[in-house]
Amino acid sequence: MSNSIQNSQANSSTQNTLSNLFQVESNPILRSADLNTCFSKGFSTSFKPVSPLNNNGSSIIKPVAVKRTSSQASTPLAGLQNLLSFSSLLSNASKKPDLQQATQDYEKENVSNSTLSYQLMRELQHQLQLELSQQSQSTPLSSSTIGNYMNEQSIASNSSPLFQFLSSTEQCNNNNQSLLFGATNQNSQLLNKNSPSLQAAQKPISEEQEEATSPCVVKKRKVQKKKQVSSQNLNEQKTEEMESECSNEQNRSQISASIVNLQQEQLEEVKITQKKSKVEGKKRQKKSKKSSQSLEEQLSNQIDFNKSDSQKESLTDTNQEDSNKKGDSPLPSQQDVNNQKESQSNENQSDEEEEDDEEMEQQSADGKSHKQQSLSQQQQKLLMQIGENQGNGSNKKTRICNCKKTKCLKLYCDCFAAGEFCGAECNCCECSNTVANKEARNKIVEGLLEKNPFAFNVKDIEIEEPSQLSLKAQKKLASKKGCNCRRSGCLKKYCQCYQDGLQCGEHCKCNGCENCEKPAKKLFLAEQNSLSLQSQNSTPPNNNNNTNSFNTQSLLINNNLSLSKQNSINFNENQNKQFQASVQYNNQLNSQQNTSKLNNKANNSLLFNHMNTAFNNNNNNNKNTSNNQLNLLDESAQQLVLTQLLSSMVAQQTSILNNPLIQLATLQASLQSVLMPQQHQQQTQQNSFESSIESLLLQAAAVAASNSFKDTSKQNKYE
DNA sequence: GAGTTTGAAACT
DNA sequence: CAGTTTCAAACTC
Repeated sequence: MSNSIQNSQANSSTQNTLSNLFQVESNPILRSADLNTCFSKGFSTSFKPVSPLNNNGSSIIKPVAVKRTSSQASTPLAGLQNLLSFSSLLSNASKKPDLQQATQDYEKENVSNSTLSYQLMRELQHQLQLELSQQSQSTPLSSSTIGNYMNEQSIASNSSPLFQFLSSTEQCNNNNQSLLFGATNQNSQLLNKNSPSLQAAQKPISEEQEEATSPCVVKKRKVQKKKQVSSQNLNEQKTEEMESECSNEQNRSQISASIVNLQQEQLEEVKITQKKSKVEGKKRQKKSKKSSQSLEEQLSNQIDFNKSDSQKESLTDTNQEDSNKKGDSPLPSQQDVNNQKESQSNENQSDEEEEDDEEMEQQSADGKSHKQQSLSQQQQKLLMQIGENQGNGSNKKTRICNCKKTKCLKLYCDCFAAGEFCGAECNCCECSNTVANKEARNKIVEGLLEKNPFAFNVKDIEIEEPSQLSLKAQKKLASKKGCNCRRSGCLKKYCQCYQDGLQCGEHCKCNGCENCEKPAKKLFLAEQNSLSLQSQNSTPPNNNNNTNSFNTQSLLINNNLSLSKQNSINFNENQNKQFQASVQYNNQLNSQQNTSKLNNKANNSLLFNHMNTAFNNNNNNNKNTSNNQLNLLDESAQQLVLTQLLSSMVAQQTSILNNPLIQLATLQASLQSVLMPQQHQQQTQQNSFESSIESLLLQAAAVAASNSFKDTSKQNKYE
């Protein structure tokens, strides 16, 4: 489809100006669910041009929901063609296009209601990729490579970093930053809220959700708050006994650490175990039956105990059990109870040992590898230990679920996921997570454990004070099961890492993560400061500086630029000059634009102006005023600007950090556009070697920069 | 308290 | 296995 679009008539005239002409008012990506709902309700999602907003000839397109009629264009391709025709309309207008008129004309053509689907949006993004890749004459990465990556990203993250970046770029020009500037998380939420298409899509859904008013839920919800309050009181009492539980945390961290190690070993063993999975499967079943039986006994005992006693009593017992089962010296007042339970746990241990012995015999008889034997033993022991923890957790019963549909037999249910039975405190409907339903429940548990042996594990180990854990333990816990947060910045309890009081780790795949010590924004500010200081003090750059990621980037680029431009100035000597030049230029632009209110972000806007100017120059082959503005910068100042460019990108879109291809492609395009707009045209065979060297150096610099930044940013999470 | 948002779990 | 849907908790108003 991208090919057909590429070859389309409209595209040929507008390809280079698409990004300049259009912005998307809000995060352009609609969830497919919303789209489906939209369509099912007889609406189409379209992108409607919204009339004019700036002097630069760019317009905003806005996602809207329109009533679908049979005569309207319904295919994505038709939608894009309509969009492109509008774009063409604008580009063919006079130097100062009357956007309002253009929009009206466009709407008269009845194309504003054309559908522009989610897929189409991706095509639009693809166009932007092509723009970029075509601007860079010596593209190190094939556009298809970038395109594939982009598509992958756009699907996964529901937004193309490049698209957002371009939008932000244009937005900076408009001095209208409130709309799109950094509209990744909070802003996009607000904008999405205001998106009519989303409203249209969401309303019908909410109307259909009437079950919340079912008497079962309503009654139980009323009771819920009271019980939550009481549990809070209980928690306060717990805090008095926290000291006695410190040992529990240590124990838990040990367990979780060993689980992590075990899991790593397991991953290595996957290939081997595939051959013997059948034999092992049978044994696991036997084992799991045994373990689940013993688990059941513990749990049911505890729950029965709970039900017979008041909450406060069960609470104190909980603590006693906790400290007891983990083999720590209990408080003197608890000794009696502990002794009894110690004997229980000892019995359990002896049972385990028996099981282990049996297992050993069976395995040796089957000729299994020794490592595998010990592994499954370990796993069983760990599962038992976890089971005990969960059992204790059930005693605490801090979890209160409100499940309506799952009968508390899926991992959606907090209680079930924690290996606990639901209690009287829960507000669930048709709960099957009960002692009475042991058998059915255990089958489900077994099934889940077979799919994922750690389905009930670390996630459900309560870390009372994770910050007290060693850094190593925190890392392991966080990396055990990384989060995939996209919108919450990992700063809300939606995020499992945050909920556990842990920093996000290397296993997390979150976007725009703020749950780490040096999130991108902070890092950027720090780097920006250090860069300014460097420039002002004319401090020679230190090539060996690996502690500061951004410095590393900048210096790499600067050094390579110096190398590539053989006649260029010594960067170190002229640093101060460069800085002053860039400041001068910034001031000029500031006065031209009367944008005093943007002082704080002036640097960024100006950098993006450079980017945009460069694009415009390349696209239009127009050596006009903007080109002259660019020439106000001497070469050295340009270098400084470019070094800052990368950091601006980092600050603008943290997602770009995770997207080195995008970073590289964009950077490369901008570098070439700004540095060599005329050189490229005059380039002969004689200097083609030079330029290829230059290009290679630039690539190397960008790759090294992005890699080093990536690595260091990961490291910084734990520093 | 109702409605919305979110991300994991479950499903296809 | 990737994409989509379902779900219940977390959150907002």
